[in-house]
Order: sequence, then structure tokens, then C-alpha cells
Amino acid sequence: MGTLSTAAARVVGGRGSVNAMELAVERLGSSVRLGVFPIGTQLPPERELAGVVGVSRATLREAIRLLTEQGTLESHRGRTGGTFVVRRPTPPSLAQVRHRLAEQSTTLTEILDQRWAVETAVAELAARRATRQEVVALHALLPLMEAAHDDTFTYRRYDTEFHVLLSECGRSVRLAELLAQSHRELADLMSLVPHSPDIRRHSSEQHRRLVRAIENERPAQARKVMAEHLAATASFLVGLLGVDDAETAPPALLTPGLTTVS
Amino acid sequence: MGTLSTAAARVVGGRGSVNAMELAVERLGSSVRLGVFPIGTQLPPERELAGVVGVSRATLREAIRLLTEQGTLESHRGRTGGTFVVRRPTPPSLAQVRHRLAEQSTTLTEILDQRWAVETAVAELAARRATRQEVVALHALLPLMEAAHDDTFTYRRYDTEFHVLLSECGRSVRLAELLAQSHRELADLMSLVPHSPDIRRHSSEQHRRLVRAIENERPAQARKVMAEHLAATASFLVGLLGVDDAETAPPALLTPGLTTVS
DNA sequence: ATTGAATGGTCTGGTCGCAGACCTTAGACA
DNA sequence: TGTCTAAGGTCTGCGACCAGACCATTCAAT
Repeated sequence: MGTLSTAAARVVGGRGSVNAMELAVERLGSSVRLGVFPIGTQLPPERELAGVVGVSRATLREAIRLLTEQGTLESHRGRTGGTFVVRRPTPPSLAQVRHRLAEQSTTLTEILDQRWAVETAVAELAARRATRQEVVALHALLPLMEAAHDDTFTYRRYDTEFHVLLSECGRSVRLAELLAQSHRELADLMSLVPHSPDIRRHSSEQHRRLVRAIENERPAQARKVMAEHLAATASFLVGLLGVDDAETAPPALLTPGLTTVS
Repeated sequence: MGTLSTAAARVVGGRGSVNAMELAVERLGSSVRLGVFPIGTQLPPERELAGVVGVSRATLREAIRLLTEQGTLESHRGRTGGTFVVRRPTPPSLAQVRHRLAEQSTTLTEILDQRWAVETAVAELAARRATRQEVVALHALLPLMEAAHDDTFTYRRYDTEFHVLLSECGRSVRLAELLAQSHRELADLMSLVPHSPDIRRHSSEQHRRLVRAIENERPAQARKVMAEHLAATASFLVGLLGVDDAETAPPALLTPGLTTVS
């Protein structure tokens, strides 16, 4: 018979998974870049870390080896040994980022659309489901962020932490994972965006409003604030990279019919 | 050092992928159940199908073998040979569905939350981005669905097609894939829900309103209608399965701090 | 009848990743 | 000073999956 319709291919289809090795490098690398593991800190023991990252120890070690060659990590043996963060990897150039996107056959709008869908949903859910304890945790983060308005890296680190914490409030493992994925993917890009303290002040104000909406249990408001918050970042990034797609994408010429066509 | 904070683990973490074989069985099986391949039709040639499903031909064949033993598929050799759909697999019992959910360590609310996040976003994007041509395609589906109010299976098939088509209008590959995933996951469950023609009439009315919102380019309206549409289904399913989680889930006792804790 | 082509069926070799046992190092601690 | 222990470092074997070549079957077309 012939080929599948668009809709059919979507239901049947799926793309193969990527290298476990590259995945581990990516996960570890962006964790360091995002400040999950600040400079000088020790990573969890390999046996444990492998479990968290979701690969075997052998594969994890391969990833660590690569990052060590790159100068990011360093391992020591012995009783007080371990793997340590030596320095943050130098952020890739704009061209490199573009290349990476093309390589993974994805686009900036793909990433931003997914992020928008997930984060606004998470905000709404958080407003419905957050416990008092969690609101307190979110609140506690606000002054820290505001104290870091002059420090790009620290600010970004708290920002990620804020959003991840928020996602936990949403009580959806899947959405939380998708959110973390977005932040990993945007890690490099964000470091390329020029951020003034002014912009960060504005961003912090939105965080504050977000927390307020959540503690007052106003889901619609939370979504709205989050959407604005994301729009700000998104327009920066689009301005930087340009909308490389949207034109590139074919007009989609849909083949109606779930069934096979001749 | 110690263990990772919740937030840190979320950023670093990830779960290993599943069997390619089971994945293929799952994909093919739900495609048949969802009517992508109606009874009597021929599947695409193995070499092609393997590419679509995203596994090697060997693995695909293994999946086909399993579905053949099950009586769902049948293969013939020769010039006019191929693999054919013999019958739909009998839908699993409630207990089996429950077991499957537990096995994959997921819950009904996880699935529904993700679906809600994705589908409402897709509806909004579709209202912003759909072409006239696509609106026509959506429109064309409405009378077909309405003609099938008395036929559970056919109705469900068009319903899935409608939602998938809608997701294509959103111009986001990722969201479209996530949406298809939701429909696959819900395929079994939906067949367990008692559907009266009345309910389907109501559902069709919502579809109509959705199309109207999209062709009038009213994103907020589209989102609203979609949310209602999903809520109806969701409450049925929750009523059927019960909210097995929400209580099960621990109070999440968040460890604040992205950094490692002792 | 013969041939060609489209399909499923089989086999081989190779790579990747995993599990788990084991070795080595070096410092804490008694 | 010796021993214990928590880490990294090594090795082996196995299973899953894949890519691709090749075989076997059937029937349409000539």
C-alpha cells in the first residue's frame, strides 16, 4: 500500500531515542551550567549519580571522562575522593547553538512553544495545589533572587530553582520533567542574552506576582503572569536567534484521513 | 556527599527509555485500537513501517509476531502479500488497566494533567496559526463524527483524528507528539467508559464550537472550550478508576536548594 | 509459461549499554 | 601504626537493537 497520512503517522510514529552517552553529557553539563552543582562542589558518587541521571555507571563514567577532558570536572580517588566541578564550561557561541538546534532537528519556536505550554499549565496547577509549606519555600527564594540582580549567573541559578520548585507544586511528575527539559535546552541560549539588572528587577517583580497569585489560589491570574513572564524571555531569544523556522516549516499540506491512503 | 535536593534531581535526572519492542507493540496496538488501521486493512510494508515507528525492522517484526500470536494481525507473503489487521484486540479489563498504570509507575491524574496542559495549549496555538485550508479539513470532519454518534468505535476514531489534526494546526511537533502520546495512553481507558449517544452529541457540539473559535481566531475561547471538553472526559475517567493517587503521592516535602545537601 | 517485482522471512556481524564483580587508592579513625 | 572504608578505576559477559545483505514466496504483467 501507500504511505501514511499525517495524522496516522503521528499516532503510529515516534523518534528513536538518543545516545545514552550524549544524554548524560547533556544532563551533567547543563546542570553545571545552571548552577545545580556550583564550582568547587562534589558530585554525588558515581554509583548514585548514575541512578539519578538514568544511565549505567559505565556510561556515566564515559560522560564524566569527556567533561574532565574539557576541563569542567576533575576526579580524585581515595577515601575523600570524588568528582568535583572545576569550572563552568564556556558557553557556546551563537553559531554553535544554531548548529546544535539544527543537528537535533528542532527549532527555537519548538522549544519555546513547549515551554509556554508546560509552564503556564504548571503555574495554573500550582495555584490550585500548592501547600502552605511550598508557598513558604517559594517565598524564601524571592529575596535571594533580588539580592542577585547584579550577578547574572547566580540570578539564573535561582531563577531555574524557582521554576523547578514551582513545577513541583503542580504535582505532575511529567510536567515537571518537561519543564526541566526546557530549562536544560535553554541553558546555553540564556547565557547569550544580554541581561541588565533592570530586566532582572522586572523579572523578579513577576516572580513576586506569581507567588502572590499562587498563595491566593488564583489559577487564572497565575497563568496570566507566567505567560507574560515567558513572553519577555521569549522575545529576547527570538530577537537574538531570529525566527529561523515558521517560514522554513512547510504549509503542512494535511492529508485528511487517519487511514492509509494509496 | 549526600543526596540531591528535589529540584536538583529534577534538573539532572531522567528516566531510562523503555524496551524498543514493547514500544513498538504499544504503538501498533493502540493504532489498531484507535482505528488508524481499520479491520481488514493492510499495514505499510515492514521496511517502511519500521521507519515510521522508529525501530529496526527486526524489532518491528518481533512486535508483529506478538500481535499475530494474539490474533490481531496476519501476514501473507508474495507479490500481494503484507500484514493485515484481522481484528481489534479485546480491550483489557479495568484491573488490567490499573495494573498497567502501576507497572509504568504512572497514574491517571498524571496522564490527564499532561493531556490538559498539551491540548489546551494546542487549541490556543491552533486558533492563532491554523490556515484556512486546515480549518476546512477540521470542518470536514464534523459531519462524519456526527454521523457516527451511534457507533462507539467509529466515533472514537474520528475523535482522535480530530484532535491530532488540531495539533498539526498548532505547528508544534513536540506538542503534537505529546498529544498523540496521551491519546495512545487513554486508548484502552476510553473503551471502558460507557458512552451514550447523548454524550457524543454533547462532545460533537464542543468540537463545533472549537472549530468556530479557531476559524474566528479566538485563542482564549478555543482554550476555554477545549478545557471544558477535556473536563467532561476526565471526570468520566476519574469516576471510573477513582483518584488512585493524590492521596498516594507523598506531601512532597520539598528540600529547598538546588545545591547538594549533606 | 516466463519473468519481474513486491512483499514477508532469515541470517550475520556489529555496536551500545547494562549489570555486577572486582581492584586500587588514600585518608579517617581507632 | 594499622585497619577500615568510601570513593574512583577496571574488567567481563550478556542482551537488546540495529543495519544490511540475502532468501523464499506469490502473483501480476507480459
